[in-house]
Amino acid sequence: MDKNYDAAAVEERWYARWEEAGCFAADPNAEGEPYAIVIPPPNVTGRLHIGHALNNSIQDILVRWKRMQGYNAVWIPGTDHAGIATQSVVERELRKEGLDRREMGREAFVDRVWAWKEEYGSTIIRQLRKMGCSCDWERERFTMDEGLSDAVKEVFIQLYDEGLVYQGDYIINWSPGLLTALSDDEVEYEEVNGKLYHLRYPVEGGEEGEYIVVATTRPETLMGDVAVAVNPRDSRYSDLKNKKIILPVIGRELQVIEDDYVDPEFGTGIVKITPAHDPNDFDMGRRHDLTPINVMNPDATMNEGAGPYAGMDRFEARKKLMADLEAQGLVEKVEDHLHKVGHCYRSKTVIEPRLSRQWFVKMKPLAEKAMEAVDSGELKFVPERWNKVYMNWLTNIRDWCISRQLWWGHRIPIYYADSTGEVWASRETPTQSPQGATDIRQEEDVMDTWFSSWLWPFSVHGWPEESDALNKWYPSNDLVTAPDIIFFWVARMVMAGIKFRGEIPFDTVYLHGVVRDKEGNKQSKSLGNSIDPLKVIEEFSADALRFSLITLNATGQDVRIGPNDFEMGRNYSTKIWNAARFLQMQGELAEAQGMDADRLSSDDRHLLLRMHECIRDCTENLERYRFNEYSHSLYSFIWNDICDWYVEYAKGPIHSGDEALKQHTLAVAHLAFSTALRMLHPLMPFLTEELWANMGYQGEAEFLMKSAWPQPLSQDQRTAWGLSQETMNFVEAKRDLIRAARQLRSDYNLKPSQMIDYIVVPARPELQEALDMEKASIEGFIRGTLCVDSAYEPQGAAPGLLSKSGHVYMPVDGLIDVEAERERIAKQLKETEGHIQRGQGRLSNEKFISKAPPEVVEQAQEQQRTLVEKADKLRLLLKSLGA
RNA sequence: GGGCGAUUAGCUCAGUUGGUUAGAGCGCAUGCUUGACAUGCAUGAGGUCACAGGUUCGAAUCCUGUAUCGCCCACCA
Repeated sequence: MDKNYDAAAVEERWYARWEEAGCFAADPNAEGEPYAIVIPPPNVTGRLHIGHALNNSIQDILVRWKRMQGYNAVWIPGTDHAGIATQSVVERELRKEGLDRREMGREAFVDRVWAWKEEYGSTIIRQLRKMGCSCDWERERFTMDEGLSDAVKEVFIQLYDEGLVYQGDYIINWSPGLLTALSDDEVEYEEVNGKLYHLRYPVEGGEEGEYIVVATTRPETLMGDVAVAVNPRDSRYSDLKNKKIILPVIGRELQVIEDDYVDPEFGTGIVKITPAHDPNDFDMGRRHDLTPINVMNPDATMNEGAGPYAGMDRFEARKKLMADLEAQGLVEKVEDHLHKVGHCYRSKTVIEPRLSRQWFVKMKPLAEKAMEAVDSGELKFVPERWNKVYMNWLTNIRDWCISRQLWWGHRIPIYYADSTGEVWASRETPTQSPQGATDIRQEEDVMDTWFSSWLWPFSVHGWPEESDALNKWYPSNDLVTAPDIIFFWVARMVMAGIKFRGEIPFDTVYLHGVVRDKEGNKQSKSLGNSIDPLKVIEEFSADALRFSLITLNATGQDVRIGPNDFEMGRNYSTKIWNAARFLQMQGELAEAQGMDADRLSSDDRHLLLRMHECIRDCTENLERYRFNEYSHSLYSFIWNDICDWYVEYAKGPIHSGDEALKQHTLAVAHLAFSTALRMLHPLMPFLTEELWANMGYQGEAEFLMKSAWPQPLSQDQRTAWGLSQETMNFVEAKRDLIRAARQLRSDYNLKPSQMIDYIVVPARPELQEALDMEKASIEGFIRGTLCVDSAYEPQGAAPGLLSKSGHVYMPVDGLIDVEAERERIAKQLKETEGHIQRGQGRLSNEKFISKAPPEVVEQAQEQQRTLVEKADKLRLLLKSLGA
């Protein structure tokens, strides 16, 4: 094995081998319980960012782990056609060439987008491979594939036939930047410092110069006013309804309506009603039978309805109008006003509520069953708190505006025959209408991108066709995503799954946090603070990227990460690589005789028991979606138990000259190490697979990724090997002795070459023999000899430390600073006395004795005895130092 | 206006159902080119667990309130 680990070469090589050997490909007819994950399909325009890296690391851990556990596991990859995003990208490209999609025509433009998709659309998919993602690429899907398009069509038509899809004139969120309608969820509200304009509307039929004052944040909609409204209980305006209000500029007569919606406390208590440009006004308009007047064009310039302002941009019109009103003395005042303004999530332009004809899905009937799924516990969120968010959204769900005025997307399968006035839905492109008309045209609008994504868990398997894959892997098991798409995607998938397959699409939704920078800002391209996962892979490795992301990210919490955090993963890889080199340098695995149960030393037993615990912890933590804890338990098992202690211990037996002992020890080491590699594989697939091959573990399984996930040791096995808590305690005590000896050396600045004759006075008589027997292994750690002597009384300069094994003395005349030593021990004594006092308080408390569980009391008593003993020894020691 | 999350070592964060002397990584200090590893080893310093009450034999952990930061939802013109 090379001295250095060449991650880049190893990662590329193994990914190719896995793919060639078909390791990722799943067969629905193969053995094993099904386990499936569908990827949250990234936008086809997307490039891998750090959030994807986290999201996909988690999915890959789950699917690799389940595969090793013997499940028939599949991870279905794919991309989303991302209507708005993709169309924008291609339009931008066209602009650079001086082209415009309107001039090209729809068909040519869509062809162009397809061409773009073929060329650039797989960027993110390539990047997922770099990360080591074990997706079944043969099953890769795209939301505009033929099959998925059929699913979309099928669903639309079914819903249309059931009356759950309808067309209507409503106020929708209009993006003037994209010239399309958006769903409510695609609007981002931002707090902005705006103005509240108080405008005077003349009153006719009253006194000369009489006016009312209305408050508005959007004066440019004034030309669309058709009424003013007051609260019926507002006594100030009870006689207003008999008067006529004159709309400034236009001179239109406005009626006065009364509506409970109006808040008398806000502004002047009078609201201008503009049904075509405000959702609340639209509702009121319907209640009072008012005809809306639209004063804007789709691009948010004013139309002819806006009179003198026609043709102006909405904000320019606002300025001009205010100046004109000011000149006419119609402005009461203008106040600063902090309020939320909706922005388009893609183009960032200010959303214009706009009255238009759109297609909607009735959501209430779908939502009810989706709520039941959580109520019954069938569907679980991790962390659980997201239940509430999900339920809250479904409870207040509104109809879903699914039509988009775009060209890139699933065109709505609705046809019109103008001569007969027919409107119908059709799976096939019709040549004539049901009544025989031939002047037919298809609806121009396409569907919201999410209208294909909500079918993803079953459309990927070819639905509406039945298939083995669909039957095997629907429903899937875990969905891994970020909380920001609970509404867009998760909830809608649940609804679609229940509606069209009769089963929820997954049983657990794991929601991970957002990746932020060290200052806590969300990482984003626009902030320029984003870490490029590919650069991390280049500089550190894919394994390091995965390790650091997972280890630093607590379940469901946001994670702050800086560029240096990936060193942790790199260092870990190096450490493991070197541990492997050490083992390999001791000879080929074939030479190892296998472990001999009769030869197990206390260190062997300790390691095996720690291995057992680690298997148990890793499995449990993965089951509970505690990926960071899974990583931490392995990290300390490998670094502390295997490297720091066992490998150091093993050097004794290895160099003892006893070949059988050496082989036995190596066998124990290999067992622990190979088990660790298995458990680490889902997190760091490349390094572990490389070592699996280098170490010659392939006899068990050609690919580590296809080997079995380890099982905790059975009780029988543990008994047979003598793995008990007593062994653990003894080894801990022994190591504490070693730590004490090392600390003494360190405190007195001894050179490594300085050999010392340590003396230990055993804490308990039975330790005398046990420690004596382990002298050799202890001496391997402490650079000196050890004498176990319960009769020893320190004389002269013999600093000592108390360990769990007993008092460790390091007699060194003339080498130490007695005063400093005295101080140190006095400090220790004081601490100990403090603990004793606290323990005393507890133990002398009647209620503690009577109410606390017996084992806790016993534990406290035991601890107290130890502390008292420790204090006594410290006093003795102090005395020996001449205090 | 509602809801949620966070507040623990200099920094980034763990801490399962309350139970020994609250942990990790990074950083810091000291000493080590020891035959796997300086991307390392050893040792150490560093915390009244945001604040105030409460429940309990016992609270970082449970309850109430307060403060600060962040996120989500909601039609206040």
